[in-house]
Amino acid sequence: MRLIDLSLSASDEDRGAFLSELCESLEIDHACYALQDPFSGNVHGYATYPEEWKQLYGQRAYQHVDPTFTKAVRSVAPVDWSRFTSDSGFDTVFSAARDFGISSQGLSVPVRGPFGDIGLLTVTRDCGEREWQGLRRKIIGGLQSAAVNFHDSVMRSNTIAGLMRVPPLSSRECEILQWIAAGKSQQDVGDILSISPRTVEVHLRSAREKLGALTTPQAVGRAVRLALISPG
Amino acid sequence: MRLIDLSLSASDEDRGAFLSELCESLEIDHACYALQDPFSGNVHGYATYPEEWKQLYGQRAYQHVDPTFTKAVRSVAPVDWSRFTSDSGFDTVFSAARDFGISSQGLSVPVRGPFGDIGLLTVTRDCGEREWQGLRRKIIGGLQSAAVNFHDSVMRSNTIAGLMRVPPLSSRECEILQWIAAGKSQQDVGDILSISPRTVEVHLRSAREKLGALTTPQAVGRAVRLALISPG
DNA sequence: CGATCCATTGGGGAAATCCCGTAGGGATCA
DNA sequence: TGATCCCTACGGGATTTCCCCAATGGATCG
Repeated sequence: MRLIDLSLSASDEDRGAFLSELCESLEIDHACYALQDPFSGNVHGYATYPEEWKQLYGQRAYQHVDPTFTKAVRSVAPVDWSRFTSDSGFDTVFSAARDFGISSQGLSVPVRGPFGDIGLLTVTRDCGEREWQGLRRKIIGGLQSAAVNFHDSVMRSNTIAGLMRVPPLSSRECEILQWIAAGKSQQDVGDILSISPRTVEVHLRSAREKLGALTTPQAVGRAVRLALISPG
Repeated sequence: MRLIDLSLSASDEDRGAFLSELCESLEIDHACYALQDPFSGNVHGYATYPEEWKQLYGQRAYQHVDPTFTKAVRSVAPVDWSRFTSDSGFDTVFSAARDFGISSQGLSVPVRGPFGDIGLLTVTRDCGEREWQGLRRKIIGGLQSAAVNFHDSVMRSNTIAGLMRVPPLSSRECEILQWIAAGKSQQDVGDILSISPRTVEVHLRSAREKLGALTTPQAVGRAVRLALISPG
């Protein structure tokens, strides 16, 4: 069981190669990493799957029904796909996946970052159930480490940083947004900070603009998601 | 941000025992788990540290300066404490910790859940630097797994569930709150869902009440944090 | 030393939200 | 079969937010 240090190299090609090496060293068929960024909600990913399967997956928008994605992003611990055998979406996706030689036996490892970013490292292996149990136990620690390092590497990279850039709110804007998120009115915030409610409104407006929000509720939602503030 | 010793509650004795077993099986001196809940900001924890050290830590509110806590909760990957050698807070805390036989050589493993909950599993070991490097490499996978499972267990437990309970919004309330968080006005939402804007307002009101929010922005913030909705 | 950004305050008016009610139909459950 | 909750809808009025405008002092930066 070998682990490659990603902190040394961090380009996109290296990441694809890393997944391939992960498959070899951990004796698995396929590995896939998906990142759901909290700002756009888009999903970016790398996978060792056949190109045709990747395209089909995207065309049919399977990420909306695939429980190895939708359920796993809600989990804390790694999720074995055996949990999804009674899931209709699972059947839909993996009856199609079987045509591409992709097993319905796998594991999804979620990783969360401080900005609401969620990474998902999934691996599959076609083998007997008993063998799978043993393999899973053997590699789960390494998979956890690999998932965390991979996600960390992706989040530090420039390509993703551009997509998930956190708007630089001024300290005052942050402060006021924080109070608004705590359920205070603009008038209240003015009293709390000993400034005019007009000033509060101005800061709130510029915060909305910087966050690309049309309304204050939307701005609060985005700021919470981006970990700029925490709701009271 | 208060410190709460969870091991005092009788129902959680097995968790303290788990940490002790972790120490033995992974050949480490001490293990500590801390949970920062996103609502109160309070810190709940278990530790194998001497009782006197736990008390002193709480009395002096070290959780505000201790970089093994403050820095690690911002990290994705596990953090080796060697990174903190030039940190003033680190010196403050660990010059005091040394009196209790606690090494300044350790590792902090952060874990995040879908509700903004952050768990931190930290371990220490007093030994030579080379030996530490080897040990760390050997146990880091197991530590990751242990941290995730421990955090998952804590979050599922009743003691914490009471503190972080998720209010059951109706599907309609969720739907409307989702649109509001996407920057739509009540009028817009009424048009989108083909219902009266008055009805939208009613749902929004009951959503606020269920979330214990005084204003709509606060309700959106909380709903986002609770992963009931995702901001547009 | 200008340029730029930030924090601050203000007015006027349009728009939206919020709070106080009421009320019927449908689903679920003890 | 009542009880309870959800979804739907409406009104009036008070409150709040939002958007247009303009202005001053301070800090920072090239």
